[in-house]
Amino acid sequence: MVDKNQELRDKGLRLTPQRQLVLQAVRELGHATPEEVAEKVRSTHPGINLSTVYRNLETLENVGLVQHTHLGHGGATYHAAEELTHLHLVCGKCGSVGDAPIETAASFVNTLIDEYGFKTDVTHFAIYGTCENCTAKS
Amino acid sequence: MVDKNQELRDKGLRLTPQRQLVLQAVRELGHATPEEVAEKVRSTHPGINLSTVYRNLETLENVGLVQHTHLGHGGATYHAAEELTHLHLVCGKCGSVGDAPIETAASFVNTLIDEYGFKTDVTHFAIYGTCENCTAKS
DNA sequence: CTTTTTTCTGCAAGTAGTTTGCAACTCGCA
DNA sequence: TGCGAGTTGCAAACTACTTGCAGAAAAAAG
Ligand SMILES: [Mn+2]
Ligand SMILES: [Mn+2]
Ligand SMILES: [Zn+2]
Ligand SMILES: [Zn+2]
Repeated sequence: MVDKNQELRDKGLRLTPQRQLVLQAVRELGHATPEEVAEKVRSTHPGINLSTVYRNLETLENVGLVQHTHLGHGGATYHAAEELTHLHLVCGKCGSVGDAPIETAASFVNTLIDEYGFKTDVTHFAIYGTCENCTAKS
Repeated sequence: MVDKNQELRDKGLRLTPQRQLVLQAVRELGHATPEEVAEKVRSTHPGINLSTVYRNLETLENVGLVQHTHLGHGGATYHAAEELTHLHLVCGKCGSVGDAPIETAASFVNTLIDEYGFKTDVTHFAIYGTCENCTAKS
């Protein structure tokens, strides 16, 4: 546990219970909205304020421990940084979120670098479309 | 101008001045947020309400005359449907929005269909990353 | 035309998600 | 142990968008 404390301290952050809980919640939840993170944290520590969750998500993102992604029209969802190794395939019809390895986009990403000098982060926005199921139904 | 009227009537919509103005504004503006559309419309017709703009954008989208795209963390932006022929390359550092032809993504899109049965709409969300300029500066 | 039906508009209020100011607190360090 | 900067809770503010409703105005019917 000294190690785990170090992880945050090494980034120049104070080790508050709230901060540790937010980070832990993000790691356990996979994709989670700030609201969901708050709910998770509160299941064991009821007093924690939603604005504290927002502020910590931002802080943790600034030091690179978490990252946000946009899966839909609404708010962002948060991931532990280590975990961001897949694309999100969001179906506009049914709302399902599928995964695909980032390598799927590798040559597309390379083309954008070569032709536009543009370095894509394919995980930041979802890949939007229609899933197999919904295509079949229509 | 009878033609232009038909365009909306053919879709089963009433021809109100507000609706025509919203459509015209979207066509003239390229990417525009609902707020920007409202501003444009009001420059010639001050009384028009923001909720009327929202409702008309939705209606026009339902009949396929306009479409929305997510360029950033905030709200959606609207395009005339005919015009949606390019990807948006959004730079997270400077906020610039570059364009690239949709064909750039063609083989990526095909891979997703083949391997996941997922039909991508590459224009719905922006392609997020870092532009050439910002990469150079850092 | 005029009447009737139906859709649409403006307005005001409401909601969802997120941010901010501030006083009190507490973590890390001397 | 005590200090100061960083952090928290709380309330209020804010942004983007939606909704209910009553009156206005298109289009359809007569
Ligand atoms: Mn959308
Ligand atoms: Mn973002
Ligand atoms: Zn689906
Ligand atoms: Zn840039």
